[in-house]
Amino acid sequence: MNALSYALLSMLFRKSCSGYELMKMMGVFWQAKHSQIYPLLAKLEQKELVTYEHVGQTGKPDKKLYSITDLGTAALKEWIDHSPAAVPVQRDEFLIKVYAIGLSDPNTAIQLFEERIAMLMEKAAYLQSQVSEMDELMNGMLPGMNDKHFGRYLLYQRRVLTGREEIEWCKWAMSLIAKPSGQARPAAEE
Amino acid sequence: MNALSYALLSMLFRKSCSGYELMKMMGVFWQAKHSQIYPLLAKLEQKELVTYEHVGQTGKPDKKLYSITDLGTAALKEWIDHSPAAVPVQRDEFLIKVYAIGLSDPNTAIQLFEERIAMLMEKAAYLQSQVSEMDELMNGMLPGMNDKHFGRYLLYQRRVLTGREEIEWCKWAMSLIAKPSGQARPAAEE
DNA sequence: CACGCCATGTAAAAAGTTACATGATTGC
DNA sequence: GCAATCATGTAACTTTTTACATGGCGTG
Repeated sequence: MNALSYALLSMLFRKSCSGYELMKMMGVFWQAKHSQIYPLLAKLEQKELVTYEHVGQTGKPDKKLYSITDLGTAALKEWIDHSPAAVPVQRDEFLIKVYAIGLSDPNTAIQLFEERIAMLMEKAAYLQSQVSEMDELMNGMLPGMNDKHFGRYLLYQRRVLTGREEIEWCKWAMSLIAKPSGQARPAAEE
Repeated sequence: MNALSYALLSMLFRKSCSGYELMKMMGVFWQAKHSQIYPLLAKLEQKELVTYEHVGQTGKPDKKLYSITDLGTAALKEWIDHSPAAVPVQRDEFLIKVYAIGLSDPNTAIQLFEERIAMLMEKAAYLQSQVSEMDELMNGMLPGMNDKHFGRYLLYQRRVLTGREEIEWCKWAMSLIAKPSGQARPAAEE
């Protein structure tokens, strides 16, 4: 049972989904490919942590609607409460480029950061639409822990925050690239 | 040539290092194991992107000091300036747990966040020591793009920022867990 | 008519982790 | 004496990515 297995169980705990839908939703965590998700779902089904039923659709291909079982829910809870947290991995090629940005000329460097900002803004727009959707469902109330949407709400809020913060950092970096070096550093805040 | 190859070149661009040293430094990006780094360095050497010389040491085992070649530097610059950015991957088991936090009782949930904060604070202390070291080297000046430490400075500042922000988010999440649900949401800022 | 979305799957290759291996030195 | 740090490597295994495969429906 690896992290991806628990990610699938975690999403199925909120609602029953097809493999395709789970693949799309995985974006909240990291982007797994369908070629990894479909075989894993089959394995989880063998272990009776999930079940599925065929759902016929008109105008679309049929799908398998997966649901978490009681056994699956118990396994998920056990993992959440009692397994030690693995070290998070952030594989980001952009940061490698930043580390050796001295190799580029200022114009190319600025362009790199501008493309990053564009990417972040696109993501932010999607996230905002998701958060707005949740807001509507809850009409003006902050969700509490008993709320079905609580975990998802926390996660999306976090993504919005980190996105905003990275845009600010990009702008700061760009200001340093544009300005001549050796400026006096302002006194540290706080 | 994968991302890890460029990460190694990027670090060697700043200064010549042993494989062991590169493994330690990889923490700025993500934590790669030595079993992956040593064979990769051998491959990069075959491609003549890096060279090494044996350095004898007293009281410590001998080491191979790797340096980037002109060919390596050219390859790195080409990649930075012209290769499209791959989608960043953030594999974080903690976030999976947060998504399904509704399964836990409030006390266990609070504990999960408290452990996360402890981990982040430990990281922050290390980062702060690194930033302080850089600050001393530059005594009171902000680095400019021509500076050898520039990229590294940008990255460490970013890590400090994201760490702080995540601690704030954890505290916010914990406050929602502790409070009864269904509170009126304050008006959005900005 | 080509492309993208929905929907599922398998096979091969690449990347990453864990375990096996060695060995001196320093601190508790 | 035992564990940690420095230092390098290989082998087995797991995880992830890329490519191969199929097929209807809607949009420009």
